[in-house]
Amino acid sequence: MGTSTRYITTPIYYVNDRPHIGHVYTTTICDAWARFQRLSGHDVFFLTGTDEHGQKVEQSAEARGVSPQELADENSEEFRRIMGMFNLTNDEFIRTTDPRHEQQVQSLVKRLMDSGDVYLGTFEGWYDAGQEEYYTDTKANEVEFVSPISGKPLERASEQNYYFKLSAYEDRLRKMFDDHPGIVRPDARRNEVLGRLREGLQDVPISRTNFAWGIGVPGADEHVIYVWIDALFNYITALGLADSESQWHAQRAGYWPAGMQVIGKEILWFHAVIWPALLMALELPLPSCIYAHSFWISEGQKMSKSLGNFIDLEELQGYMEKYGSDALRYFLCTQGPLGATDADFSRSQFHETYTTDLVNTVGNCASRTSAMIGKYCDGLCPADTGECADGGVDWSDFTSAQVEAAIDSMERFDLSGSIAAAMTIVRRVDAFINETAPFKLAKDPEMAAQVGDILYRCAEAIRIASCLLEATMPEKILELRDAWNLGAPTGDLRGECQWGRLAAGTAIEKVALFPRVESE
RNA sequence: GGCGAUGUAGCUCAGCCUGGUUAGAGCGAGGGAUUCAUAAACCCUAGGUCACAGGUUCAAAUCCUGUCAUCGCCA
Repeated sequence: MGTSTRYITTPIYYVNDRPHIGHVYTTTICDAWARFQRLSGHDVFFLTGTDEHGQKVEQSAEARGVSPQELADENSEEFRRIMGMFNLTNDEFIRTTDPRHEQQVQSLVKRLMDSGDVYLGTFEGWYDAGQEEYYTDTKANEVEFVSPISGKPLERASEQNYYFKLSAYEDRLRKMFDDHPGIVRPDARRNEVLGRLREGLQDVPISRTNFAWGIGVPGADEHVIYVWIDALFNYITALGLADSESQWHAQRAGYWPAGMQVIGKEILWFHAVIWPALLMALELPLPSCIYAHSFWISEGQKMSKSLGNFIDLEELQGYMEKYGSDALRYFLCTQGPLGATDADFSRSQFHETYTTDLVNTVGNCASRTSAMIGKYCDGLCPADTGECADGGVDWSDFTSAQVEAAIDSMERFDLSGSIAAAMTIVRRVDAFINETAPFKLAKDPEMAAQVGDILYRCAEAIRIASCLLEATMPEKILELRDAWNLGAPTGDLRGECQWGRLAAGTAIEKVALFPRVESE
Protein backbone atom coordinates (compact mmCIF):
# COMPACT_ATOMS: atom_id res chain seq x y z
CA MET A 1 0.00 0.00 0.00
CA GLY A 2 1.41 3.35 -1.01
CA THR A 3 1.64 6.41 1.12
CA SER A 4 -0.86 9.14 0.53
CA THR A 5 -1.82 12.40 2.16
CA ARG A 6 -4.62 12.45 4.68
CA TYR A 7 -6.14 15.71 5.85
CA ILE A 8 -8.51 15.66 8.81
CA THR A 9 -10.12 18.64 10.48
CA THR A 10 -12.15 19.40 13.57
CA PRO A 11 -14.40 22.43 13.62
CA ILE A 12 -12.63 25.43 15.04
CA TYR A 13 -13.90 26.11 18.50
CA TYR A 14 -15.65 29.31 19.39
CA VAL A 15 -13.69 31.23 21.99
CA ASN A 16 -16.84 32.50 23.59
CA ASP A 17 -17.45 28.95 24.93
CA ARG A 18 -15.70 27.17 27.75
CA PRO A 19 -14.02 23.95 26.64
CA HIS A 20 -16.02 20.86 27.60
CA ILE A 21 -16.45 17.21 26.65
CA GLY A 22 -17.80 18.09 23.22
CA HIS A 23 -14.57 19.76 22.21
CA VAL A 24 -12.47 17.03 23.77
CA TYR A 25 -14.54 14.33 22.11
CA THR A 26 -14.38 15.72 18.60
CA THR A 27 -10.68 16.36 18.84
CA THR A 28 -9.97 12.96 20.39
CA ILE A 29 -11.73 10.93 17.72
CA CYS A 30 -9.91 12.91 15.06
CA ASP A 31 -6.67 12.31 16.91
CA ALA A 32 -7.25 8.56 17.01
CA TRP A 33 -7.92 8.57 13.29
CA ALA A 34 -4.90 10.75 12.57
CA ARG A 35 -2.62 8.53 14.65
CA PHE A 36 -3.93 5.43 12.96
CA GLN A 37 -3.22 6.91 9.53
CA ARG A 38 0.27 7.94 10.63
CA LEU A 39 0.93 4.44 11.94
CA SER A 40 -0.13 3.24 8.51
CA GLY A 41 2.52 5.41 6.95
CA HIS A 42 0.27 8.11 5.51
CA ASP A 43 1.29 11.73 5.35
CA VAL A 44 -1.25 13.19 7.75
CA PHE A 45 -2.23 16.77 8.44
CA PHE A 46 -4.52 17.16 11.42
CA LEU A 47 -5.99 20.60 11.95
CA THR A 48 -7.89 22.18 14.79
CA GLY A 49 -8.08 25.71 16.15
CA THR A 50 -10.25 28.52 17.39
CA ASP A 51 -12.91 30.71 15.86
CA GLU A 52 -12.42 34.13 17.38
CA HIS A 53 -14.51 36.78 15.66
CA GLY A 54 -18.12 37.83 15.93
CA GLN A 55 -20.54 39.87 17.91
CA LYS A 56 -20.69 37.53 20.88
CA VAL A 57 -16.96 37.76 21.45
CA GLU A 58 -17.13 41.52 21.11
CA GLN A 59 -19.93 41.67 23.66
CA SER A 60 -18.29 39.34 26.13
CA ALA A 61 -15.10 41.31 25.90
CA GLU A 62 -16.94 44.53 26.50
CA ALA A 63 -18.72 43.06 29.49
CA ARG A 64 -15.37 42.11 30.97
CA GLY A 65 -13.74 45.38 30.06
CA VAL A 66 -11.08 43.87 27.85
CA SER A 67 -10.50 44.10 24.15
CA PRO A 68 -11.93 41.38 21.92
CA GLN A 69 -8.40 40.38 21.00
CA GLU A 70 -7.43 39.99 24.65
CA LEU A 71 -10.46 37.83 25.29
CA ALA A 72 -9.72 35.76 22.20
CA ASP A 73 -6.07 35.35 23.19
CA GLU A 74 -7.00 34.19 26.63
CA ASN A 75 -9.67 31.72 25.61
CA SER A 76 -7.85 30.43 22.60
CA GLU A 77 -5.03 29.59 24.99
CA GLU A 78 -7.50 27.54 27.04
CA PHE A 79 -8.35 25.48 23.99
CA ARG A 80 -4.74 25.07 23.02
CA ARG A 81 -4.00 23.83 26.51
CA ILE A 82 -6.39 20.92 26.14
CA MET A 83 -4.43 19.59 23.20
CA GLY A 84 -1.51 18.78 25.44
CA MET A 85 -3.68 17.80 28.34
CA PHE A 86 -5.44 15.09 26.33
CA ASN A 87 -2.53 13.86 24.26
CA LEU A 88 -3.85 15.35 21.04
CA THR A 89 -1.46 15.50 18.12
CA ASN A 90 -2.83 18.23 15.90
CA ASP A 91 -0.31 19.44 13.33
CA GLU A 92 -1.53 23.01 13.45
CA PHE A 93 -3.75 25.09 15.67
CA ILE A 94 -5.23 27.80 13.52
CA ARG A 95 -6.70 31.00 14.88
CA THR A 96 -9.04 33.15 12.84
CA THR A 97 -7.34 36.25 14.20
CA ASP A 98 -4.06 35.12 12.68
CA PRO A 99 -3.20 37.73 10.01
CA ARG A 100 -2.36 34.90 7.63
CA HIS A 101 -5.92 33.68 7.93
CA GLU A 102 -7.50 37.13 7.82
CA GLN A 103 -5.65 38.15 4.73
CA GLN A 104 -6.59 34.97 2.91
CA VAL A 105 -10.24 35.30 3.88
CA GLN A 106 -10.31 38.73 2.34
CA SER A 107 -8.73 37.43 -0.78
CA LEU A 108 -11.24 34.57 -0.97
CA VAL A 109 -14.17 36.92 -0.52
CA LYS A 110 -12.67 39.21 -3.14
CA ARG A 111 -12.57 36.28 -5.55
CA LEU A 112 -16.21 35.56 -4.85
CA MET A 113 -17.12 39.20 -5.41
CA ASP A 114 -15.23 39.22 -8.67
CA SER A 115 -16.94 36.08 -9.88
CA GLY A 116 -20.35 37.45 -8.95
CA ASP A 117 -20.97 34.79 -6.30
CA VAL A 118 -21.01 37.51 -3.67
CA TYR A 119 -23.08 40.62 -4.30
CA LEU A 120 -24.36 43.60 -2.37
CA GLY A 121 -28.05 43.24 -1.59
CA THR A 122 -30.66 44.88 0.57
CA PHE A 123 -32.44 43.20 3.40
CA GLU A 124 -35.67 44.53 4.76
CA GLY A 125 -37.46 43.23 7.80
CA TRP A 126 -38.79 43.87 11.28
CA TYR A 127 -36.03 45.09 13.51
CA ASP A 128 -35.85 44.81 17.27
CA ALA A 129 -33.60 47.71 18.18
CA GLY A 130 -32.99 46.50 21.73
CA GLN A 131 -31.86 43.09 20.60
CA GLU A 132 -30.22 44.30 17.41
CA GLU A 133 -31.91 41.53 15.54
CA TYR A 134 -34.31 41.06 12.69
CA TYR A 135 -37.47 38.98 12.73
CA THR A 136 -38.96 37.29 9.70
CA ASP A 137 -42.45 38.42 8.69
CA THR A 138 -44.10 35.35 10.16
CA LYS A 139 -42.17 35.60 13.39
CA ALA A 140 -42.89 39.32 13.65
CA ASN A 141 -46.54 38.58 13.15
CA GLU A 142 -46.43 35.94 15.88
CA VAL A 143 -45.06 38.40 18.43
CA GLU A 144 -47.57 41.01 17.21
CA PHE A 145 -44.83 43.36 16.03
CA VAL A 146 -43.65 43.99 19.56
CA SER A 147 -40.30 42.97 20.94
CA PRO A 148 -40.83 39.99 23.25
CA ILE A 149 -37.80 41.14 25.22
CA SER A 150 -38.23 44.88 25.63
CA GLY A 151 -41.91 45.22 24.79
CA LYS A 152 -41.14 48.03 22.36
CA PRO A 153 -42.64 48.03 18.88
CA LEU A 154 -40.59 46.48 16.11
CA GLU A 155 -39.42 48.87 13.44
CA ARG A 156 -39.51 48.34 9.73
CA ALA A 157 -35.88 48.67 8.75
CA SER A 158 -33.53 47.68 6.03
CA GLU A 159 -29.82 47.26 5.67
CA GLN A 160 -27.40 46.44 2.98
CA ASN A 161 -25.42 43.25 3.22
CA TYR A 162 -23.23 41.17 1.06
CA TYR A 163 -24.87 37.94 0.00
CA PHE A 164 -23.52 34.65 -1.19
CA LYS A 165 -25.45 33.33 -4.16
CA LEU A 166 -26.22 30.00 -2.57
CA SER A 167 -29.38 29.61 -4.66
CA ALA A 168 -27.29 29.29 -7.78
CA TYR A 169 -25.74 26.09 -6.45
CA GLU A 170 -28.89 24.14 -5.75
CA ASP A 171 -28.60 21.86 -8.76
CA ARG A 172 -24.92 21.27 -8.31
CA LEU A 173 -25.44 20.44 -4.65
CA ARG A 174 -28.15 17.94 -5.53
CA LYS A 175 -25.84 16.38 -8.07
CA MET A 176 -23.11 16.26 -5.46
CA PHE A 177 -25.34 14.20 -3.16
CA ASP A 178 -26.35 11.93 -6.02
CA ASP A 179 -22.81 11.35 -7.18
CA HIS A 180 -21.18 11.17 -3.76
CA PRO A 181 -23.73 9.93 -1.26
CA GLY A 182 -20.94 9.39 1.26
CA ILE A 183 -20.01 13.05 1.36
CA VAL A 184 -22.25 13.66 4.35
CA ARG A 185 -22.46 11.01 7.02
CA PRO A 186 -24.03 9.30 8.81
CA ASP A 187 -26.95 8.64 6.46
CA ALA A 188 -29.54 10.12 8.79
CA ARG A 189 -27.73 13.45 8.60
CA ARG A 190 -27.50 13.35 4.85
CA ASN A 191 -31.24 12.74 4.70
CA GLU A 192 -31.86 15.77 6.87
CA VAL A 193 -29.88 17.88 4.49
CA LEU A 194 -31.64 16.43 1.46
CA GLY A 195 -34.97 17.20 3.08
CA ARG A 196 -34.06 20.82 3.54
CA LEU A 197 -32.57 21.02 0.11
CA ARG A 198 -35.94 20.04 -1.34
CA GLU A 199 -37.41 23.16 0.21
CA GLY A 200 -35.14 25.29 -1.91
CA LEU A 201 -32.20 27.53 -1.15
CA GLN A 202 -32.02 31.22 -0.37
CA ASP A 203 -28.96 33.36 -0.79
CA VAL A 204 -27.21 33.88 2.51
CA PRO A 205 -25.93 37.13 3.94
CA ILE A 206 -22.22 36.94 4.62
CA SER A 207 -21.61 40.35 6.14
CA ARG A 208 -22.85 42.40 9.05
CA THR A 209 -22.61 46.08 9.78
CA ASN A 210 -23.80 46.32 13.37
CA PHE A 211 -20.51 45.41 15.01
CA ALA A 212 -16.85 45.63 14.21
CA TRP A 213 -15.05 42.53 15.54
CA GLY A 214 -14.32 40.61 12.40
CA ILE A 215 -12.64 40.67 9.05
CA GLY A 216 -13.60 43.58 6.82
CA VAL A 217 -15.20 43.00 3.46
CA PRO A 218 -12.60 44.02 0.85
CA GLY A 219 -13.29 47.56 -0.30
CA ALA A 220 -16.19 47.99 2.14
CA ASP A 221 -14.75 48.24 5.60
CA GLU A 222 -18.01 49.10 7.30
CA HIS A 223 -19.03 45.52 6.54
CA VAL A 224 -17.61 42.71 8.62
CA ILE A 225 -17.51 39.21 7.14
CA TYR A 226 -20.00 37.03 8.94
CA VAL A 227 -18.21 34.84 11.43
CA TRP A 228 -19.46 31.63 9.86
CA ILE A 229 -17.93 32.34 6.52
CA ASP A 230 -14.73 33.50 8.17
CA ALA A 231 -14.63 30.27 10.17
CA LEU A 232 -15.36 27.86 7.33
CA PHE A 233 -12.45 29.20 5.37
CA ASN A 234 -10.02 28.09 8.07
CA TYR A 235 -9.94 24.63 6.53
CA ILE A 236 -8.21 26.01 3.45
CA THR A 237 -6.42 29.05 4.79
CA ALA A 238 -4.43 26.81 7.14
CA LEU A 239 -3.11 25.17 3.98
CA GLY A 240 -2.35 28.54 2.41
CA LEU A 241 -4.71 27.84 -0.46
CA ALA A 242 -5.51 31.52 -0.92
CA ASP A 243 -1.94 32.73 -0.74
CA SER A 244 0.25 30.92 -3.20
CA GLU A 245 3.29 32.88 -2.08
CA SER A 246 3.06 31.73 1.51
CA GLN A 247 5.00 29.11 3.38
CA TRP A 248 1.76 27.46 4.37
CA HIS A 249 0.91 27.06 0.73
CA ALA A 250 4.31 25.67 -0.12
CA GLN A 251 4.20 23.10 2.63
CA ARG A 252 0.55 22.23 2.86
CA ALA A 253 -1.45 22.98 -0.27
CA GLY A 254 -1.16 19.35 -1.33
CA TYR A 255 -3.28 18.18 1.59
CA TRP A 256 -6.44 19.59 0.05
CA PRO A 257 -9.06 18.18 -0.46
CA ALA A 258 -9.68 16.93 3.06
CA GLY A 259 -10.40 13.24 3.54
CA MET A 260 -12.38 13.72 6.71
CA GLN A 261 -14.02 16.82 8.15
CA VAL A 262 -15.53 16.00 11.49
CA ILE A 263 -18.21 18.23 12.98
CA GLY A 264 -20.99 18.12 15.55
CA LYS A 265 -24.53 17.79 14.27
CA GLU A 266 -25.43 21.35 15.26
CA ILE A 267 -23.34 22.80 12.47
CA LEU A 268 -24.42 20.39 9.77
CA TRP A 269 -26.08 22.88 7.44
CA PHE A 270 -23.06 25.14 7.18
CA HIS A 271 -20.76 22.25 6.45
CA ALA A 272 -22.99 20.10 4.28
CA VAL A 273 -24.42 22.84 2.08
CA ILE A 274 -22.83 26.25 2.41
CA TRP A 275 -19.28 24.94 2.63
CA PRO A 276 -19.43 22.76 -0.50
CA ALA A 277 -21.17 25.59 -2.37
CA LEU A 278 -18.41 28.00 -1.37
CA LEU A 279 -15.83 25.52 -2.59
CA MET A 280 -17.70 25.12 -5.86
CA ALA A 281 -17.78 28.88 -6.26
CA LEU A 282 -14.06 28.97 -5.67
CA GLU A 283 -13.59 26.07 -8.06
CA LEU A 284 -11.87 24.01 -5.40
CA PRO A 285 -12.31 20.24 -5.01
CA LEU A 286 -14.73 19.01 -2.36
CA PRO A 287 -13.77 17.05 0.74
CA SER A 288 -14.45 13.30 0.65
CA CYS A 289 -16.51 13.23 3.80
CA ILE A 290 -18.22 15.57 6.23
CA TYR A 291 -18.90 13.46 9.30
CA ALA A 292 -21.44 14.89 11.75
CA HIS A 293 -21.37 13.15 15.09
CA SER A 294 -24.10 13.48 17.71
CA PHE A 295 -23.86 14.68 21.30
CA TRP A 296 -22.93 13.32 24.65
CA ILE A 297 -25.57 13.45 27.29
CA SER A 298 -24.64 13.23 30.95
CA GLU A 299 -26.00 10.52 33.27
CA GLY A 300 -29.04 10.14 31.06
CA GLN A 301 -29.81 13.83 30.85
CA LYS A 302 -29.16 16.49 28.30
CA MET A 303 -26.30 18.71 29.40
CA SER A 304 -27.46 22.20 30.12
CA LYS A 305 -26.33 25.29 31.90
CA SER A 306 -29.40 25.30 34.10
CA LEU A 307 -28.86 21.71 35.25
CA GLY A 308 -25.17 22.41 35.68
CA ASN A 309 -24.35 18.89 34.55
CA PHE A 310 -21.84 19.81 31.88
CA ILE A 311 -18.94 17.45 31.74
CA ASP A 312 -16.20 20.00 31.86
CA LEU A 313 -12.44 19.78 31.81
CA GLU A 314 -12.16 19.30 35.56
CA GLU A 315 -14.52 16.36 35.40
CA LEU A 316 -12.63 14.80 32.52
CA GLN A 317 -9.36 15.30 34.34
CA GLY A 318 -10.85 13.45 37.25
CA TYR A 319 -11.48 10.46 35.01
CA MET A 320 -7.96 10.67 33.66
CA GLU A 321 -6.45 10.72 37.11
CA LYS A 322 -8.49 7.76 38.21
CA TYR A 323 -8.44 5.61 35.10
CA GLY A 324 -5.70 7.06 32.92
CA SER A 325 -5.73 9.10 29.77
CA ASP A 326 -5.94 6.07 27.47
CA ALA A 327 -8.99 4.78 29.29
CA LEU A 328 -10.75 8.06 28.60
CA ARG A 329 -9.74 7.88 24.95
CA TYR A 330 -10.95 4.31 24.74
CA PHE A 331 -14.28 5.22 26.25
CA LEU A 332 -14.77 8.21 23.97
CA CYS A 333 -13.84 6.24 20.88
CA THR A 334 -15.88 3.11 21.60
CA GLN A 335 -18.93 4.48 23.37
CA GLY A 336 -19.19 7.88 21.72
CA PRO A 337 -22.03 9.29 19.62
CA LEU A 338 -20.51 8.71 16.20
CA GLY A 339 -23.87 7.62 14.84
CA ALA A 340 -27.09 9.55 14.52
CA THR A 341 -28.11 9.20 18.15
CA ASP A 342 -26.69 10.73 21.28
CA ALA A 343 -24.58 8.71 23.69
CA ASP A 344 -24.67 8.75 27.46
CA PHE A 345 -21.61 9.53 29.51
CA SER A 346 -22.17 7.97 32.90
CA ARG A 347 -19.80 7.09 35.71
CA SER A 348 -21.11 3.56 35.93
CA GLN A 349 -20.81 2.92 32.22
CA PHE A 350 -17.33 4.36 32.14
CA HIS A 351 -16.31 2.10 34.98
CA GLU A 352 -17.94 -0.92 33.41
CA THR A 353 -16.31 -0.36 30.04
CA TYR A 354 -12.94 0.14 31.65
CA THR A 355 -13.19 -2.98 33.76
CA THR A 356 -14.70 -5.25 31.13
CA ASP A 357 -12.65 -4.29 28.10
CA LEU A 358 -9.40 -2.95 29.43
CA VAL A 359 -8.80 -4.64 32.78
CA ASN A 360 -10.45 -8.00 32.22
CA THR A 361 -9.73 -8.41 28.55
CA VAL A 362 -6.71 -6.53 27.20
CA GLY A 363 -4.85 -6.17 30.49
CA ASN A 364 -5.58 -9.62 31.81
CA CYS A 365 -4.81 -11.40 28.55
CA ALA A 366 -1.46 -9.65 28.19
CA SER A 367 -0.79 -10.35 31.82
CA ARG A 368 -1.54 -14.08 31.78
CA THR A 369 0.41 -14.56 28.57
CA SER A 370 3.48 -12.74 29.79
CA ALA A 371 3.23 -14.39 33.21
CA MET A 372 3.30 -17.84 31.62
CA ILE A 373 6.20 -16.92 29.37
CA GLY A 374 7.96 -15.79 32.54
CA LYS A 375 7.21 -19.01 34.38
CA TYR A 376 7.57 -21.58 31.65
CA CYS A 377 9.96 -19.98 29.18
CA ASP A 378 12.33 -18.00 31.40
CA GLY A 379 10.79 -14.76 30.21
CA LEU A 380 11.97 -15.24 26.67
CA CYS A 381 9.63 -15.44 23.74
CA PRO A 382 9.47 -19.11 22.73
CA ALA A 383 9.93 -20.26 19.17
CA ASP A 384 7.13 -20.96 16.74
CA THR A 385 7.84 -24.64 16.24
CA GLY A 386 4.47 -25.33 14.71
CA GLU A 387 3.91 -28.43 16.80
CA CYS A 388 1.20 -27.20 19.08
CA ALA A 389 -2.45 -27.93 18.64
CA ASP A 390 -3.67 -24.86 16.82
CA GLY A 391 -6.87 -24.88 18.81
CA GLY A 392 -8.75 -24.82 15.56
CA VAL A 393 -7.38 -21.41 14.70
CA ASP A 394 -5.41 -20.55 11.62
CA TRP A 395 -3.67 -17.70 13.38
CA SER A 396 -2.13 -16.12 10.34
CA ASP A 397 -5.42 -16.00 8.44
CA PHE A 398 -7.43 -15.08 11.46
CA THR A 399 -5.27 -12.16 12.51
CA SER A 400 -4.85 -10.81 9.01
CA ALA A 401 -8.64 -10.83 8.55
CA GLN A 402 -9.00 -8.78 11.74
CA VAL A 403 -6.23 -6.43 10.69
CA GLU A 404 -7.99 -5.78 7.39
CA ALA A 405 -11.28 -5.26 9.19
CA ALA A 406 -9.65 -2.79 11.57
CA ILE A 407 -8.10 -0.84 8.72
CA ASP A 408 -11.30 -0.82 6.67
CA SER A 409 -13.36 0.32 9.62
CA MET A 410 -10.97 3.14 10.39
CA GLU A 411 -11.11 4.15 6.74
CA ARG A 412 -14.86 4.61 7.17
CA PHE A 413 -14.32 6.47 10.45
CA ASP A 414 -15.92 3.59 12.30
CA LEU A 415 -13.64 3.81 15.32
CA SER A 416 -15.52 1.38 17.49
CA GLY A 417 -15.62 -1.14 14.64
CA SER A 418 -11.91 -0.85 14.18
CA ILE A 419 -11.25 -1.29 17.86
CA ALA A 420 -13.69 -4.20 18.00
CA ALA A 421 -11.62 -6.05 15.39
CA ALA A 422 -8.55 -5.72 17.61
CA MET A 423 -10.54 -6.86 20.62
CA THR A 424 -11.69 -9.91 18.67
CA ILE A 425 -8.07 -10.97 18.45
CA VAL A 426 -7.54 -10.55 22.17
CA ARG A 427 -10.69 -12.49 23.03
CA ARG A 428 -9.60 -15.27 20.71
CA VAL A 429 -6.31 -15.49 22.56
CA ASP A 430 -8.18 -15.84 25.84
CA ALA A 431 -10.31 -18.61 24.40
CA PHE A 432 -7.21 -20.28 22.94
CA ILE A 433 -5.52 -20.33 26.32
CA ASN A 434 -8.57 -21.94 27.86
CA GLU A 435 -8.84 -24.49 25.09
CA THR A 436 -5.19 -25.51 24.99
CA ALA A 437 -4.52 -25.01 28.72
CA PRO A 438 -0.76 -24.49 28.50
CA PHE A 439 -0.70 -24.08 32.28
CA LYS A 440 -1.71 -27.73 32.56
CA LEU A 441 0.63 -28.97 29.87
CA ALA A 442 3.45 -27.17 31.63
CA LYS A 443 3.29 -29.65 34.47
CA ASP A 444 4.68 -32.27 32.14
CA PRO A 445 8.29 -31.40 31.21
CA GLU A 446 7.99 -33.32 27.97
CA MET A 447 5.37 -30.89 26.77
CA ALA A 448 7.67 -27.87 27.02
CA ALA A 449 7.96 -27.37 23.26
CA GLN A 450 4.22 -27.48 22.85
CA VAL A 451 3.69 -25.03 25.69
CA GLY A 452 6.16 -22.68 24.08
CA ASP A 453 4.44 -23.00 20.77
CA ILE A 454 1.08 -22.13 22.27
CA LEU A 455 2.50 -19.17 24.13
CA TYR A 456 4.21 -17.90 21.01
CA ARG A 457 0.82 -17.71 19.34
CA CYS A 458 -0.67 -15.86 22.28
CA ALA A 459 2.09 -13.30 22.46
CA GLU A 460 2.20 -12.78 18.73
CA ALA A 461 -1.55 -12.29 18.47
CA ILE A 462 -1.50 -9.80 21.34
CA ARG A 463 1.35 -7.94 19.69
CA ILE A 464 -0.69 -7.62 16.50
CA ALA A 465 -3.80 -6.50 18.38
CA SER A 466 -1.71 -3.93 20.21
CA CYS A 467 -0.59 -2.40 16.93
CA LEU A 468 -4.23 -1.89 16.01
CA LEU A 469 -5.03 -0.37 19.40
CA GLU A 470 -2.05 1.95 19.46
CA ALA A 471 -3.86 4.91 17.87
CA THR A 472 -6.54 4.74 20.53
CA MET A 473 -4.31 4.02 23.52
CA PRO A 474 -0.85 5.29 22.66
CA GLU A 475 0.54 5.38 26.22
CA LYS A 476 -0.49 1.89 27.26
CA ILE A 477 0.62 0.31 24.03
CA LEU A 478 3.96 2.04 24.38
CA GLU A 479 4.18 0.50 27.84
CA LEU A 480 3.56 -2.91 26.29
CA ARG A 481 6.10 -2.27 23.54
CA ASP A 482 8.67 -1.47 26.19
CA ALA A 483 7.91 -4.44 28.41
CA TRP A 484 7.88 -6.88 25.52
CA ASN A 485 10.73 -5.26 23.59
CA LEU A 486 8.63 -4.79 20.51
CA GLY A 487 10.50 -1.75 19.23
CA ALA A 488 8.93 1.39 17.81
CA PRO A 489 6.19 1.56 15.20
CA THR A 490 7.59 1.32 11.70
CA GLY A 491 5.01 3.33 9.77
CA ASP A 492 3.96 0.15 8.00
CA LEU A 493 1.00 -1.02 10.01
CA ARG A 494 0.02 -3.85 7.68
CA GLY A 495 3.56 -5.14 7.53
CA GLU A 496 3.94 -4.90 11.26
CA CYS A 497 0.78 -6.88 11.70
CA GLN A 498 2.00 -9.77 9.63
CA TRP A 499 1.98 -13.01 11.54
CA GLY A 500 5.39 -14.18 12.67
CA ARG A 501 7.15 -10.86 13.14
CA LEU A 502 7.73 -11.53 16.83
CA ALA A 503 11.19 -13.00 17.14
CA ALA A 504 11.94 -15.99 19.35
CA GLY A 505 14.19 -15.04 22.24
CA THR A 506 12.68 -11.59 22.72
CA ALA A 507 12.64 -10.74 26.42
CA ILE A 508 9.05 -10.53 27.58
CA GLU A 509 8.35 -8.94 30.89
CA LYS A 510 5.12 -9.46 32.76
CA VAL A 511 2.74 -6.54 32.38
CA ALA A 512 -0.25 -5.18 34.25
CA LEU A 513 -1.41 -2.55 31.80
CA PHE A 514 -4.72 -1.53 33.32
CA PRO A 515 -4.89 -1.58 37.09
CA ARG A 516 -8.19 -2.49 38.61
CA VAL A 517 -10.02 0.57 39.89
CA GLU A 518 -12.50 0.46 42.74
CA SER A 519 -15.96 1.58 41.73
CA GLU A 520 -17.52 4.21 43.92
C1' G B 1 -47.81 23.17 12.90
C1' G B 2 -44.83 20.41 8.61
C1' C B 3 -41.26 16.42 7.47
C1' G B 4 -38.53 12.28 9.41
C1' A B 5 -36.69 8.71 12.94
C1' U B 6 -37.06 5.68 17.09
C1' G B 7 -39.86 2.66 20.85
C1' U B 8 -37.42 -5.49 21.42
C1' A B 9 -34.49 -8.82 28.24
C1' G B 10 -31.89 -4.22 34.11
C1' C B 11 -28.56 -1.41 30.30
C1' U B 12 -26.74 -0.87 24.92
C1' C B 13 -28.61 -2.78 20.70
C1' A B 14 -29.36 -6.80 16.32
C1' G B 15 -33.58 -8.95 13.88
C1' C B 16 -38.16 -5.87 10.62
C1' C B 17 -36.77 -4.23 3.75
C1' U B 18 -37.27 -10.20 1.15
C1' G B 19 -43.98 -12.03 7.00
C1' G B 20 -43.42 -18.78 9.09
C1' U B 21 -38.46 -23.52 13.88
C1' U B 22 -38.62 -22.71 21.34
C1' A B 23 -37.32 -13.70 19.65
C1' G B 24 -31.07 -13.10 19.60
C1' A B 25 -26.00 -10.70 21.11
C1' G B 26 -22.80 -7.93 24.39
C1' C B 27 -22.64 -5.94 29.28
C1' G B 28 -24.75 -6.36 34.14
C1' A B 29 -27.03 -10.10 37.75
C1' G B 30 -27.34 -15.33 39.91
C1' G B 31 -25.05 -20.27 40.12
C1' G B 32 -20.92 -23.72 38.81
C1' A B 33 -16.13 -25.25 37.74
C1' U B 34 -10.88 -23.87 37.40
C1' U B 35 -6.03 -21.49 38.60
C1' C B 36 -1.69 -19.30 33.80
C1' A B 37 -3.74 -14.34 35.03
C1' U B 38 -5.35 -7.89 37.55
C1' A B 39 -11.22 -12.66 42.60
C1' A B 40 -9.44 -12.42 35.81
C1' A B 41 -10.68 -16.20 31.31
C1' C B 42 -14.38 -20.54 30.94
C1' C B 43 -19.48 -23.17 31.58
C1' C B 44 -24.86 -22.85 32.84
C1' U B 45 -29.07 -19.73 33.94
C1' A B 46 -31.75 -15.27 33.17
C1' G B 47 -38.73 -16.89 31.54
C1' G B 48 -38.76 -9.81 27.53
C1' U B 49 -47.45 -8.31 26.82
C1' C B 50 -41.13 -7.44 20.76
C1' A B 51 -44.71 0.86 23.18
C1' C B 52 -50.37 0.53 22.90
C1' A B 53 -54.97 -0.55 20.00
C1' G B 54 -56.98 -2.34 15.70
C1' G B 55 -56.48 -4.59 10.67
C1' U B 56 -54.45 -7.89 6.53
C1' U B 57 -52.95 -13.19 6.56
C1' C B 58 -53.35 -20.14 7.47
C1' A B 59 -49.30 -17.33 10.11
C1' A B 60 -46.68 -10.74 12.29
C1' A B 61 -41.61 -8.14 16.43
C1' U B 62 -41.58 -8.48 10.95
C1' C B 63 -46.91 -5.65 6.24
C1' C B 64 -51.17 -1.64 6.84
C1' U B 65 -53.95 2.08 9.96
C1' G B 66 -54.51 4.81 14.40
C1' U B 67 -52.78 6.29 19.43
C1' C B 68 -49.04 7.45 22.93
C1' A B 69 -43.89 8.48 24.21
C1' U B 70 -39.00 10.06 23.00
C1' C B 71 -35.72 12.41 19.56
C1' G B 72 -34.00 15.08 15.17
C1' C B 73 -34.68 18.70 11.23
C1' C B 74 -37.76 22.66 9.60
C1' A B 75 -41.51 26.63 10.52
